[in-house]
This record gives sequence, structure tokens and C-alpha cells, in this order.
Amino acid sequence: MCALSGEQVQTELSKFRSSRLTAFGDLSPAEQAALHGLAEPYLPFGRNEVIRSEGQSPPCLYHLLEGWAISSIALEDGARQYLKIHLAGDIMGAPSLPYEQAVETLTTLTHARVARISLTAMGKVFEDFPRLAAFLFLATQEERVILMDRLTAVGRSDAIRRIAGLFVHLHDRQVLLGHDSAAPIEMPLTQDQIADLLGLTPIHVNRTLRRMDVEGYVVRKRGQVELRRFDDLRAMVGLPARIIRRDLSWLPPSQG
Amino acid sequence: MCALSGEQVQTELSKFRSSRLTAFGDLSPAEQAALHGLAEPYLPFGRNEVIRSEGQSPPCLYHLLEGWAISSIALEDGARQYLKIHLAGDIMGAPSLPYEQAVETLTTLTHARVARISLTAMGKVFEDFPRLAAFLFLATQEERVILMDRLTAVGRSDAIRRIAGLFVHLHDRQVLLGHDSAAPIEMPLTQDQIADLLGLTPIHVNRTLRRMDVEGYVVRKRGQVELRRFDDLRAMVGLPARIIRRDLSWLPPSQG
DNA sequence: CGTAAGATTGACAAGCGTCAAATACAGTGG
DNA sequence: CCACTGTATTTGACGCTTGTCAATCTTACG
Repeated sequence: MCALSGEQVQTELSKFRSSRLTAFGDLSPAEQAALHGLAEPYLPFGRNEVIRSEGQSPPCLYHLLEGWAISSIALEDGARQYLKIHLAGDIMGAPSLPYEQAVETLTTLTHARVARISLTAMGKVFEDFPRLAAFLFLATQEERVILMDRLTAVGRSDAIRRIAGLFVHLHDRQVLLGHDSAAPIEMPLTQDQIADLLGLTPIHVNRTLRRMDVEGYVVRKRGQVELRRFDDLRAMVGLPARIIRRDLSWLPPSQG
Repeated sequence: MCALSGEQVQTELSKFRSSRLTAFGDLSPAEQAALHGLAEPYLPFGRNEVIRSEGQSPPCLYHLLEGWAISSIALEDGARQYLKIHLAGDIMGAPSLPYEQAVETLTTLTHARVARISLTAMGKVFEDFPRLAAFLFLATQEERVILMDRLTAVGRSDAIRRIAGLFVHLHDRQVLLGHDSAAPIEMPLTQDQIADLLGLTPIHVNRTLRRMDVEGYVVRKRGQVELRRFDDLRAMVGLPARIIRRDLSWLPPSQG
């Protein structure tokens, strides 16, 4: 069940990047060990390869160890909506867990390493590590807010603001992963893909990117974008920066 | 902390509608008791009253016992995006839990009864009722998928399909709450509100609704909508019906 | 050096937004 | 019972953002 569509399986046990969860609090050694226990041997993928398609049954979980990936939903008329950009450390496929069939297609954007996550191991986390389970719960709420902000952007702002929002979002996430805040952000998406992410057409994305370039908001380079006037870009988005809460004293205590 | 903005507090202990969670599996008596223990005395609200505003700190959880409510995010330019319609039984405010300040504003659409949910009681659920915690985790993933489908609709379909999607979605949820599948659906939203929900203008919503009426898709009544040609409406949306998975054997066993 | 993917540009059309005003409707008070 | 009033719906005219179609250009890479 849940076979990966790659060819060969690597056996190196990967280091579980837990940056997304440690944002809420430090993990005990036992909790870290539990997280490590989730990951199975990883599979290597090339660029633009499908990790798993929507409709696959039963759905399962994946851990992105290295590289970029993206999740999408296809409409029957052939249109495609990109939902989330996955960076190294992300858990992928969780939205499909409650359903008979996978909801989203997972595709690599770059070369990537992906490990399947055992569902029973995930069940064990809820049983033995309540605080870790609560962290997973909170991380899912965070994902929900990211989607809410995206929906707000797509529903209520024009092309330039949506693109600004995308760049600011990617900037913030890459800084969290340790990138220099002033450095250009990595941007391996094509204009076609940006269009499917923001509910636009590639032609209009092109027009708008060019305008942002001319007006000095961004400098486009090969595979990356330099953000000038960053404060102007963030202000343009029209949404507040989301600040993670430090006081989570209502959570259960750490185990081990 | 987390005071409700209503005036008087009622003390009747409400029955916790757990329809959203029992979709995943039956709850043991102890689990049901734990759920009941979450709810505090409830507050009555009138129509179009704010339950809590975005920015409130610290954010907390609410249980909608009766009536309709809706969550929204405001952009700085005054635009507003409605995110989710809440029906009786829904837990509201969860997306804000990881953050310093509440992300979404909660407003009633009809007369409503709302109970605050204690955060420490919620923490206890993770500690003592892992299976229930996993149900909450899955329910959150479900909410995520609902948002993903909405984003797909707003990003990649025209006005009539978005409205069809809204009607089909409300139909399905009301059937889950025990309504007759063939009966007209309850629809207390104004056209302005439908516009803010779907990323349109009220004028265009009006034009499109009228067209749907003329073409025999819907019959509009006072506060409700009768869906004719339901299969055509569902097909128009272009997304598959999402079927909840029965086999959740990977979850921890029931307590008590 | 050839080829394909991606980016760019132009012309045109359409869906949707904006502005403004009229109409229907429910609830209220006299 | 009937004006009164605010809210919601409806309609029209017009324009802009964005989409569509088609072609060209650039770049990466074998």
C-alpha cells in the first residue's frame, strides 16, 4: 500500500527536520526520537515528477527531506490549482488522511528526497506523545491560516498584490529555514506555475512581473528573485504578519 | 481572558453535538464526557453580532451550539473575505490557536448560542483521550480540504460554478445534520455576503443568481434555496465528492 | 548547433467590477 | 391598516482588469 512511484529505495535514515514543530516549543529527546521513527527509507525524485496522484487510495503521508515540491488539485475541465509549496522538512499529504482517496497531487519542483511516513507510527504519536500530537494539531491550524490568507488574496486582491504576497510568504519561510533575510529568495517556479498558484494566467503573471521589475519592487534572476522595497511589498499585501504564540501553557507537558 | 462580547451568561449545560467527529468513529462514554467537559456556560447572540474580532489576544475557542456564524479576514484596504460558514456543532476559532492574535473575526448570521471552550480542557483531551485528539486532528485536515476546494473554485472557476459549489457544499452539510436531501436548503446569507465568500461583487452575484434561476438550476425563496437539477449543479463544480474513510485502524484505540 | 521549454509581446475579447439609481421587502410605529 | 424606514435586491451603462489566441524571442541544455 502507498507505494512511491520512484524506482529505487535508499536506506539511509534521514535526519528529521523539525523546524516547523520546534516553533511551538523545544522537543524532548523522546519526542525527537518519536519524530525520527516516523520516517521510512527515502526515495530520490527528479524534477517535475509525480510523487502521488489525487485519487490514490488509500492516501498516505510523506516527508520531504530535501528539495521543493508542490501540491495541487485538478478540476474536471483540465484547470489546475496549486495549493501549497513544500520546502525541506514539510510533511506532505496530511489533508487527504480523512478521505478514501487522496485529495491532492504531489509533484516535485526540483530534485528531491521523499520518505514515506508510517500511519501506525503516526497513530502511536497520538498515544504516547500528547504534546507532540498537540504540536502537529497546531501546525495543521497554521496550514489552515496560510490557506485562509491565500484565499483572501485570490478572492480580494489584484495580480500584483497576489504576487507580492507569494514573494513575502516565501521570503519568511526561507528565513525560518536559516536563509539570509537580505539575500535573494529561491524561486524555482515557472510563470505558468505561479499563475496556477495564484489563480491567474501565465500571460498576466508575465505582464505583472515585468511591471514589478520596472517599478523597482523586484529584480528577477535565474531561479531566484531579489526583493527590493520589501516593506512596500509587505504593505501591499494588506494582511498582518502572523506571529506564533509563545505561551502554550495549556498544552500537555512534555514526555521523557 | 477571552471574554465573550455578549451581555448575559446562561448556565444551562449544552448538549455537545459531535456529528463532525462521529463521522470518523463512535465515541466511548468517557470520550463523550470529555467533549462535554469542553463547553462552558453559553452566551446568546443576536443576528449580525461580532463574537470576537481578529486581533484579539489571546485567541480562544468557541463552540457554536445553535444558529449560524461565519468567520472572515479583513484586508487593510477594507475588503473582506469570508472564510467559513459555521453551523450548529462547529468548533470555531481553532485556526488562531497557534498565534499571538486572533486571525479571523467571528460573526453571527442568525440568532445563536455560543459557548467558550476552555484551552486547558482541550489540552487535557490530548493527554487523556488520544483517539479523540486524533479525531480533532482529522477534522482539522478536513477543514483544510474544504479550504483547498474553495481556493480551487475561486482561483479557477467562474461565478456560476463558484455559486453552484457553495450550494452543493451547504446541501451536503445540512444533509449530514439530518435535513431532507430533497428539501430546499437553508440560506440566510445576503448576496453581499455570498460575494465576500466567493470573491465576487454583489452585483455580479445578483446577475448570476438570476441567470441560475432563469435556467432552472435553482428556485430562490425567502431565506432558502431549492436546488433543481442537483446533479447538473454538482457536475458544474468540477470537483469530486469527498468521501470520509471508514478504515482508521491506524488511530490509537478508544479510552474507556 | 539544434531543440525544446520558458519568457515576452501584441491585438482583441470577455467576464467582472464600478458607479448610480430604482425597486421590492420586512419590520416599525402611528 | 398604512405610511415610514432601512435593508436587500434588481437593473443599466460603462470601463478596466484579466483572459484568449497567436507569434516571436530567449535561454538552457544535449
